Amino acid sequence: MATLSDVARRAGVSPATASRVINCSSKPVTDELRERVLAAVAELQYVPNAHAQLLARSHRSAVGVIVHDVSDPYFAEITRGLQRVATDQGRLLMICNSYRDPDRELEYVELLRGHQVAALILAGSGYHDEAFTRQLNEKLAAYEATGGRVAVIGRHEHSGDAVMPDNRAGGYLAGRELCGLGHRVIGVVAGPRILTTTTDRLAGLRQALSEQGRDLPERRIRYAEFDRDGGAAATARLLDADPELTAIVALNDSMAIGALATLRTRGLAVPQQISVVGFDDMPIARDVTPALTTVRLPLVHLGVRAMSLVLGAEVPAPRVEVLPAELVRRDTAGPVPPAAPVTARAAPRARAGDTVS
Amino acid sequence: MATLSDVARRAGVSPATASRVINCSSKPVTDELRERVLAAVAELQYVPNAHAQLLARSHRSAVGVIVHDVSDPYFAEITRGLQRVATDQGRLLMICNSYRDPDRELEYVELLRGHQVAALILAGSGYHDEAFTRQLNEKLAAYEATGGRVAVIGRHEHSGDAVMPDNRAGGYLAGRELCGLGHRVIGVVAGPRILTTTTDRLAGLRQALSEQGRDLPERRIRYAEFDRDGGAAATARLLDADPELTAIVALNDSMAIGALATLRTRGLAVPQQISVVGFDDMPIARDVTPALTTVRLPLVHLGVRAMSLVLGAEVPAPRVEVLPAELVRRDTAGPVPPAAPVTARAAPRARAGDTVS
DNA sequence: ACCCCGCGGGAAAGGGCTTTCTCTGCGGTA
DNA sequence: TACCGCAGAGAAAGCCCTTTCCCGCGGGGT
Repeated sequence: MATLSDVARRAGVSPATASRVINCSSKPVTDELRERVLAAVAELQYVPNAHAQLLARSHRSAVGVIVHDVSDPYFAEITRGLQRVATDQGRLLMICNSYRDPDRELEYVELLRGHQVAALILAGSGYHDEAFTRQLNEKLAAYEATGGRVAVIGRHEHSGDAVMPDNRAGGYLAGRELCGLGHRVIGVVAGPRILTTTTDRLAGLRQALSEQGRDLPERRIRYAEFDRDGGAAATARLLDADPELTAIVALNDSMAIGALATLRTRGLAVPQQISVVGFDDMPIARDVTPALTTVRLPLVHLGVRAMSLVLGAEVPAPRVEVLPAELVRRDTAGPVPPAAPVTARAAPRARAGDTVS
Repeated sequence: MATLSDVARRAGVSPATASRVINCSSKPVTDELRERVLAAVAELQYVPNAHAQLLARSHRSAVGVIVHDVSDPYFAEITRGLQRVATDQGRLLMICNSYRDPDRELEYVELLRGHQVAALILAGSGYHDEAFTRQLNEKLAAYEATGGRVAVIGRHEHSGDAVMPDNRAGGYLAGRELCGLGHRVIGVVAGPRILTTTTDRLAGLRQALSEQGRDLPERRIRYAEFDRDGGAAATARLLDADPELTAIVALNDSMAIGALATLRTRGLAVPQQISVVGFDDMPIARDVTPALTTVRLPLVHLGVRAMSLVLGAEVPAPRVEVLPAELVRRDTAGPVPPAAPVTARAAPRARAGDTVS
C-alpha cells in the first residue's frame, strides 16, 4: 500500500504538505505543489489509511449500531431511519447483529468502543435478566464517562436517552379491536418471554381484555421465536390446545405470517372462522392475503429520532421519547363467527409441499 | 479513554508487558504480573483502541462487503452466508449498501481499502456501463496489487474470483415452465435494463421461448425498479398495453409480489386467469397467497462460497463458480385459461385502502 | 535602507499500540 | 569458581497520519 510519504516523495514535497492538499486543509498551498501532489495521488492510487487518520485526528466520527438482526424488516426499517440522519451528517454507521444473544451484545459494545465510535445506539428489545442488564449498564456508563453518547430504541434498561415505541398501547389497541369485534376467546402467539417487548405488548393486551371483564390465561399464550416459523409453530400448539379460539394476536408481523400459514394449512378461513392481528406493520403486511390487520409502529421515525438525539446537543437530563402505535385495519380481523365448527379445525388438511425441479 | 499505558502504570509494569498479557502473547509473563494487569484492565474498563492496534499490527483481519441493500432479502440471504464463514474464521465484516448507485460503489471500494480490509466482496448485479466498469476494475486491480483479495457475486465485470448464480438458466427454466403450461402471450416485469442480472435472466427466458418458436417482443417487457412497487407499476403498464397476457414473469420475487398486488387489485385470479413466476425464492415467497412459483437461487450458499474463495489459499488462476438455479413449483403458475374474458381485466376494481385508527 | 509581518513550506511531536531488541539476574554446567 | 544460556521484564522503534510549531523569505511601511 502506498503511504503518504510515498506520495510526498513522488511529488517532491514534505508529508505535511501532501496531507494538507489531500485534506483540503485551511492552510494555503501553492497551486503548483497542489497539482504535483494530486498527480502523485492519482498515479499511486493512494488511499489514506483510515486507522492512522482516526488515530491522528482527535475527533470521532463513526456511530455504532447494535440491532438484533438487520435483515429482519423491523430492524431494517429502523436502520433506514438511522442511516438517513447519519448520512446527512456525514457519519459512517457500523452496524452489528446481536442475533438476540445478550453476550454478543455485550461484546459488540466493547468492540464499538474500541473502534472509537462517537455514539452508540442499541435497538431492539431489552431482556428480563438482572445480571445482564447490570453488566450492560456498567459498560455503557463507562463509555459515557469518556464522552460517548448512548441512545436506546425500545428498551428501558438504560438510564440515558431513549426512544420508545408504545408497545403497551399497541397491545391495548389490538385487544380493544378484537373485543370490539366480539371475540371472547383470544390466543396469543408471543415472542420469547425474556424480552421486554413481549411482556410490554402482552400487558397492553391484557389491560384491554380486563377492561372488558375478560382475562388472558397463560394457557392461551404460546411463546416462541420472534419469527415466521416460531409463529407457525406456536399457532399450531395454540389451536391444538384450544379449538374454541376465534382470534389470534401475534406479537409481531413475522409471527403473524407464520400464523396465517398454519391456519391456511389447517383449512381455517381468515377472518371468517378466525381473526388474526399482527404487530409492527412491516412492509410485507399489506401484501399477504388476506392483508394483515396489524398495529403500526413508526419504525423509520424511531431510527431518525434516536440518531438525532445522539448527534444533537448534549442535555443534562436524559430524554425519553415515546412514539405512538396505531391500528391498521386490513382484512385479517373480522367479527366473531356465529358458531365455530369445531370439527373442521381439529383435522389438519395436508397441504402439498413445494415441488422442485 | 483509558490507554494501555494507563493500565501499565496502574499495574506497575511496562506497556510491553501489559500488551503481552492482554493479547495472550506467546511470550511468558509471571502469574503475579498477569494478575495485576488483568485487575487494572477491569478497574479501568480498558478497551484497546482498535485503530491503534490495526496500525501497529501488520496483518489485516476485517473483510469488506458491498451489496446493493442488505435489507433486501436477496442480499440479506447472501450476507447470511458471508457472515457464517467470516464468523467461523474470526473475521469482522464491514457491510456497505450501495443502493444501486455505481458512484457510491466506487466510493465504498476506496473507503474499505482505506480501512485496510483483508478482502473485498462485491455482491449484486453488474452494470452495462463501460466507463464505470473500467473504473471499478482499475480500483480493484490497484487493491489486489497491494495484496488484497477480491471476489464478486453475480457480476461478470471482474477478472478475478467470482461466484455466479445461473441467472440465464433460471430465466430459461421460468420460460420453459410457462411454455409447458401452454402460455403463448407472456409479459415480463423486469428490473433496470442497465443491470446485467436483468439482461441475463431475460436472455434465458428468451431462449426458452425461441426454442418453442416464439419470441419476446420488447413491448411485452416493462423495466422498473427491482422492488415491490416497481413490480406493481410495471404490471399495471403491462396489463394496460396487452390485455391478452396469460402469464407474467417477474425478474425477482419482490417484483412478483408487486405484480400479485396489482393483479389482485384488478380482480384477476391467479393462476386461473393469469400465471405469475418469480425469481430468487426469497423466504416470503411461500407465504404469499397463492404461494409463489419461482426460480430458486442458492443465496446463502453464494455467500458461503464467495467468502471461502476470498479467505482461502490464493491460486494463480481466477476461479469462477456457477451455482445452479432450480424451479420451485407452487401455486401461481397454472395452465393457460381456455378463453380469457378480456372485459374483466380492463376494468380495475377499486380496492379499499388501509384504514387507520 | 531596515524592520516587521505574514505567507508558504518543512520538521517534528504525538496518537495508542505491537514487537523486536536489549538488559538483568538467575540456575545450571564444566 | 567461572561461564553460558535463558527466562522474564523493559526500552524503544516503528505503524501512518495530522497538526503544531518554527523558519526563511519577500513585500510593505517608515
